[in-house]
Amino acid sequence: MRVSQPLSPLTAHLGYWMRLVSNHVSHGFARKLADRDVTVAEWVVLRQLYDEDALAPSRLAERLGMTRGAITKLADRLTAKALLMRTDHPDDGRAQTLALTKQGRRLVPTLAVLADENDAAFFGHFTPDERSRIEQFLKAIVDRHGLTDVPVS
Amino acid sequence: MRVSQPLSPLTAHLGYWMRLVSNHVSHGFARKLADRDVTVAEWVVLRQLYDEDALAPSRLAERLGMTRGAITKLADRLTAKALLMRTDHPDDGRAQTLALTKQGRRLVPTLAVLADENDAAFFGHFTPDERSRIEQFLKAIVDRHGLTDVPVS
DNA sequence: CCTCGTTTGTTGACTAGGAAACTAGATCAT
DNA sequence: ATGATCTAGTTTCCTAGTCAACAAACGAGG
Repeated sequence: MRVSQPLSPLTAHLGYWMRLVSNHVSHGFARKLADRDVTVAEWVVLRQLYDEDALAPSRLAERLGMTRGAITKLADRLTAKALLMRTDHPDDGRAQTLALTKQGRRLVPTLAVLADENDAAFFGHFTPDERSRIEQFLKAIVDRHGLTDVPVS
Repeated sequence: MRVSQPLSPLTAHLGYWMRLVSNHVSHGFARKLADRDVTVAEWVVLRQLYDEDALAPSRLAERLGMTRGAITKLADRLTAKALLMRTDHPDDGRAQTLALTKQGRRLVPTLAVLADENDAAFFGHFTPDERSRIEQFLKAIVDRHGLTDVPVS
């Protein structure tokens, strides 16, 4: 005879609901980006370089919480699409610097529209007050745990 | 001369903060599970079968929003670890049914403790009132978009 | 100098999943 | 009965990451 004690259900955890919603927000965005042949990780890199203008791969890796190996491959893909350029550092023979191409720079604003739309689709029905409360909750966790990387997946 | 209009920052989106927090909650949990040689997806399957007792792979796939191919491989891994058993359906030659082994069943409660701890680590500092408000927000989105799958990644 | 340790980016082996083709078995319509 | 269609699970190929080993270049101490 087996008696299994009942456990608190998966749904008892806030993490469960967060992950559920977050996954759908991300996948929704990923689907929109896919029309433009861009992944979420690629979008984050593009958006980052739009502001930064030029950045070393290793800095980018820290920023996004990814390995340098992943950045190498990401950069490969983006240069293959002619959205990004590698330049060797003039003084340091090891280092490179990544920057958007003209096309890359031109693409970012249109993708930003998709990002705005996606966020609105999921959070737009909340009042501004509710939205800022949610943001407070989330930022409280971010602060408390010292989370700094830009989420990519 | 290039004039690039400033865009709303990544951080303007609630989706950004959700993904940041959610990723860390998941990865935190994944790290705890890794000590027991279990992945998050495996945990979800184990937990699901703990309640269900037996389930067809295809039902599981629907439940978790994964492909049947992924379930095949997941089940392979779990049977290799002797946590799960496949049984052929007596009447239907195509069908199987998945169930936990004794060891699998024994493992789930200890993993459930990890899940509880992880959730507490990230959300425990909120008051019960705040927590239920967060849950309301999240469930509102879930309802509005009809999200039903158990999030795995 | 020159050597030792460090940093930079790349590579190869591996993992977990998706998409779609595939096999085998069931069901259904004649 | 039997051919067509559908369903269940598997397999193959692909993608996008990690991890760890690596080569090249730098920098600091003797």
